[in-house]
Amino acid sequence: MDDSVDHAILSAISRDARATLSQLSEAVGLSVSAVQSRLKRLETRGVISGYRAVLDPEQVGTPLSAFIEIAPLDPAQPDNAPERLEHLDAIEACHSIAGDAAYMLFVRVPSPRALEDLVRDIRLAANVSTRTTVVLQTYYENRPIIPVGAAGA
Amino acid sequence: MDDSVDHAILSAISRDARATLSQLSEAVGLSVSAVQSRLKRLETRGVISGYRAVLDPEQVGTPLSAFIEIAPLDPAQPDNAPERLEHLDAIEACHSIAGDAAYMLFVRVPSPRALEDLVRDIRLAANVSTRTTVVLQTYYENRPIIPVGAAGA
DNA sequence: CCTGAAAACGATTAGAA
DNA sequence: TTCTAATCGTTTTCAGG
Repeated sequence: MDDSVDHAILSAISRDARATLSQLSEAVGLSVSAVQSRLKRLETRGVISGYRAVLDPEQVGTPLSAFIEIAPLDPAQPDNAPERLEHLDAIEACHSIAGDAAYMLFVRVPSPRALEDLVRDIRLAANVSTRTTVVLQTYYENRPIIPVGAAGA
Repeated sequence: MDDSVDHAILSAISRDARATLSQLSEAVGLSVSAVQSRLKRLETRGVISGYRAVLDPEQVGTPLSAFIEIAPLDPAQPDNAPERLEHLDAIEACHSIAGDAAYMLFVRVPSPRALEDLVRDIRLAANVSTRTTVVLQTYYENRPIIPVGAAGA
């Protein structure tokens, strides 16, 4: 169902999502149509959930990033923080975590001032306390994934 | 030099990196060639640093993710942890941070056992202590960026 | 599930405003 | 920087193994 060829396709398209089918077909040694149907299948099954351009945060106006851990102020209230925060575009990721806090957010903002405002918005929107860790420098992120053992349906 | 059209292109291609030039041209209301030269310029300037397929971690064999904060055991030693960890494919991101620790890593692994091994590898490779926060659930990540004010050259 | 070929479509280039 | 138009390459579809 799903073998080293799919693995090779995933690896190639992880590195360059705009690769043409003919480029992929060269890379994996199969005909263009074979690659096309495999790619379509990977998309349908949700193995590939989308394609993103990676933008330079500096040039795009959000040079400052931070991790924000949040914990509910009132443990009795319904814990739907992810929903309540979804409208805040500055939040790039939201994970629930094991540890002191309940959630870990990753955010990008234009300035320290914008971070201050964002933290306030988060507190108000989700009724939580926050613990912010500012990122000083990003050495790498979004590294192309080298799938381990792509599983079938 | 760089206006709302570039902004629209970035927004569109952030959501679907495989969009064709004609799709983009429809989206922004410019001819295909105009979009093409703008896109090329955005790539050349590094505003767009690459294109990635987003894969489903579950289906790709790395269902477990975690944040790992690391701090040097010997503050006197040269602090080149990012280099010393770069070969570990499980590490998806590496940031230096302000706070208790020196660096924040984000990692993806197949299993708790693999996480155990990875943490050991990190300690050995970088001579650091670690503090691991396991991710229980990911509500969202890799959200398409809505650039704030794409800056020119 | 694969290949290969024809037709449709998209990308690229050149020339002009 | 933009457009149009011709050329070239890619994607899609389908017949066949």
